[in-house]
Amino acid sequence: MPNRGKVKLVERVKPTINDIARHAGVSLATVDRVLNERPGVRSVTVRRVHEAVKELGYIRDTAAANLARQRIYRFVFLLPDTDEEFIDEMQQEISSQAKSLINERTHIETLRVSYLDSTEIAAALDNLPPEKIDGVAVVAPETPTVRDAVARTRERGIAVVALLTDLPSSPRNHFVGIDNNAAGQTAAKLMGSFAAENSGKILVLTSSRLARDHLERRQGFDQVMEQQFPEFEVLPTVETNDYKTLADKVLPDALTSWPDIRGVYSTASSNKGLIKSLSTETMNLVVIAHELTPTSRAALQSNLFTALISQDKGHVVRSAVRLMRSTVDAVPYNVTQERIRIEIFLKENLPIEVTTDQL
Amino acid sequence: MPNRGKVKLVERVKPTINDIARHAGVSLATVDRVLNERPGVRSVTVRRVHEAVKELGYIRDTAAANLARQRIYRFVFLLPDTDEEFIDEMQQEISSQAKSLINERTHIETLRVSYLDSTEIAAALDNLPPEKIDGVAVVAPETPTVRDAVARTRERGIAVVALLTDLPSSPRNHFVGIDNNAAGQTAAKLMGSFAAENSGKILVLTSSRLARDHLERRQGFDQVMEQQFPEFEVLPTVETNDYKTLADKVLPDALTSWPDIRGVYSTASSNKGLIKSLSTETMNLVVIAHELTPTSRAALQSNLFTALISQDKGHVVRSAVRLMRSTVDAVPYNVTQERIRIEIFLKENLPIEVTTDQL
DNA sequence: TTGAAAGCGGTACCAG
DNA sequence: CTGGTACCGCTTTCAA
Repeated sequence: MPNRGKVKLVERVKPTINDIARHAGVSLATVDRVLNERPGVRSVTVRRVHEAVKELGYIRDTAAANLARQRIYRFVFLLPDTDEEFIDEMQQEISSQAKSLINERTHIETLRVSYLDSTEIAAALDNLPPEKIDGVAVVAPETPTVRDAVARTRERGIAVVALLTDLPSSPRNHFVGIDNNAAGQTAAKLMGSFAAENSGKILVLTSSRLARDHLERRQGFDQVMEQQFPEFEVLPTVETNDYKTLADKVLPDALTSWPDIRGVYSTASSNKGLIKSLSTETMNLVVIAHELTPTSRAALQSNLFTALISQDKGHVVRSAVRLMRSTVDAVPYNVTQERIRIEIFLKENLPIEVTTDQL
Repeated sequence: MPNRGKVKLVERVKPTINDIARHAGVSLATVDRVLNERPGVRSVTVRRVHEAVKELGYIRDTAAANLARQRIYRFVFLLPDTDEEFIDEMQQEISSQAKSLINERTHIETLRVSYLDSTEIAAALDNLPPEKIDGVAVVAPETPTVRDAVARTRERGIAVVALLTDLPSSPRNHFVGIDNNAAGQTAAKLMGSFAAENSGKILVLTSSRLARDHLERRQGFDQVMEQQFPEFEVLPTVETNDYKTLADKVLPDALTSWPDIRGVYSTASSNKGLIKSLSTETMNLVVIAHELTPTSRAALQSNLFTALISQDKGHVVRSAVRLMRSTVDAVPYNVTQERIRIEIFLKENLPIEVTTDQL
C-alpha cells in the first residue's frame, strides 16, 4: 500500500518541448516534427528526441496544441423528427453541450429528418458539404438505402457514427448507444422478478417494428423471459404510435381479453401514450419503459411505472463527439470506454431533477 | 421543430478578446481587466467592454486562459487504508486520471490513512502544507476530531470535500458520493421485489457501524422495507470485517437459527468475505451488495449476488476534482450536476469489463 | 486608468 | 534534413 501515512508531495514540473529540444540538442521545430511523426527527420535525430521524451517524461499539452493548431471540428447530429420527448431532450442536450464544446474547438449542431424515410435520411446525408462538415452522428433504421448513403458519406471524407440504434451492416461502423439486447434482457429480469404472481401474460408495446433497437430489445426480453421466467407468456408485440388508440383501445382490450396480464414492457422511447392509458387500476401491473425524461420520471414517482431502462443523454452526446473526433484524426479510441451504460431507475434511485442552469 | 430538413451550417467564428478590444476601442489589457473583474477601470469603459462582449457573443477560451495563467492545482485524495477492493480501485482510478489531469494543469495524488482513527486522519489533514496543496478530498467518519481538523484545514486555505461518506456537520461542507439513504431504499425495493416469498427474514451485514454511510444505508433500507414490505422482518445489523467469522459462523448460524431467511443485504463495500460464505445452497437468497468491482462482478455473473448498488468511481473522482477547483477559484458549481448516481447492476446490465488501456 | 509587449506550450511556414 | 520565427487566445508585468 503506497503513500501510507506521511505526506510526500512531488513538485515535478511538467517538461515542455523546449526542455526536450534542449535535452536532445535540436530545435523546437524538429521536436515538433518527431512528436507529430512528420517526415523529413533523420532516424538518429528521431531517436534522440524520443530518448529525451522518455527521460524527461514529457506529456504533450493538448490544450496548447489545439490552440496553436486552430483545428476546428464541425459535427452534425441527424435526429428523427418524430414527436418523441427523448429525442427532443437529446437535441436540447446537444445544444447545451454545443456551448461548452466551442471551447474545445468543436462545433455541433442538430438536424432533424423523417426517421422512417430512408430516402430522406439518405438525402440529408448526401447533402452534407464535406468542406464544411467533418462528421455526422445519425439515428437511422438499418435499410439498404441508409447503408449506401452512409457508405457514400464516408467516402466523401465525413466520419459517420450510428447513434442510439446500431447499423452493424455498414462497414467501419461505430455505434454509440446502449446494447439494446442487453437492455431487453434487463427489462425481462426486472419484469419477472417484480411481478407479484409467477405466471400470467406480459404485454409488449412498441412504437415501430422497423427500428432495429426495438427488435433487439424485444429479442433480449424474450430470451430472458423464456429462460428465467418460463411460466409467463409474452404476447406478440403491439405497435402503436397513437396515444388515443393505446389508451382507449389497446390496453383496455388487452386487460379484458386477458385478465391475467401481469406487466407491460414498452420498448418505445416515447411514453406519453402509455402513461395516458395507465391508471390506478393498472397499479398492480409491472410497467417497464425506456428513457428517463420529465414525463417518465413523473410516472415513476407516481407509481404508474415500476422501472425505467435508460441511457445517459450527456454520455451519448459526449461519446459521439469523441468518436467522431478520433475518426477524423484517425487515432484509436477505447471501445470499452465508450460503451454506454444501461441504467436502471426505480422510484428510489431517481436522480435529483436537473435544472437547466449550467456550471 | 428547428432545422427541419435542409442543411444550414453556420460558420460563425468565435470572437476573441482582440475583437472585443477593437470593437470597444480599448486595449487587450483593459478587456482582460474587465473580463476578470480586476480593479482600476472606469465604469464607462467597463460598460463599453461589456457591450462589445454582448454584441459579438464572446465566450472565453478557458484553455488559452489556463495556458497563459500557468495556474496549477494540487489536490490530495485521503483514502482509508482498509483492505477494501473498492478503495484500492478508487486509488487506481485516481492515479489513472492523474495522467490526463496533468494536461488540465491539475495534479492529484493519493494518501492512505487509518480509516477509523480520527486522530490519524486529523494529523494527516493538519500535515498538508497549504503552500503546496490547494485542496483535499477526504473519506472520514463524522467525529468531532475530524470535524475540527476539517475546519482547521479550511482555515488554512485548503479546500476540503467529503468523499463517499458525508460530513454534514462541517460548515461549508461539500460532499461527493451517492445519497446513501436513497441507496439503502433502492436496495430494499430490490430486496422486497426480488424475494420469491413475500415474508421472512432479511439479514443485514456491515463492515463498520461507525461509518455514517453505512448507517444511512441501513436507515433507508429499513424505511422502505417497513413501508412497502412490512411482511418481512429485517434482523439487527451484524458487523464483521472478518472473512472467516462471516463464512464459518455468522451466515451458517443465521441460516440455521432462521430457516426463513430470504435475503442478505451487505452495506459494506468489501464483498470478499460475503462471497466466501455464499454457495449453491444460498442461491435462493436475494443477495444485495455494494460497489461494482471485479470480485462483485464475478459474484453477479455466477448468480451468487442478485444485484449491486454502485457508484461510478470515475465520476466520483472527476466530480471531486471539479468541486475542489471551483472552491479554490471561488466560483459556483451546479450542485445537481455533481450528484453521483445510484447505479443498479443486475447480471443482465453488467457493463463490459473495462480493460486498463486508455484512449 | 490605460496600453505595449513578453510570454504560456505548441504548430507551421519559410529559409537555408 | 533542420532551424528561426510568427502566431493561437489570453494573462500579466511594467510603463506611461
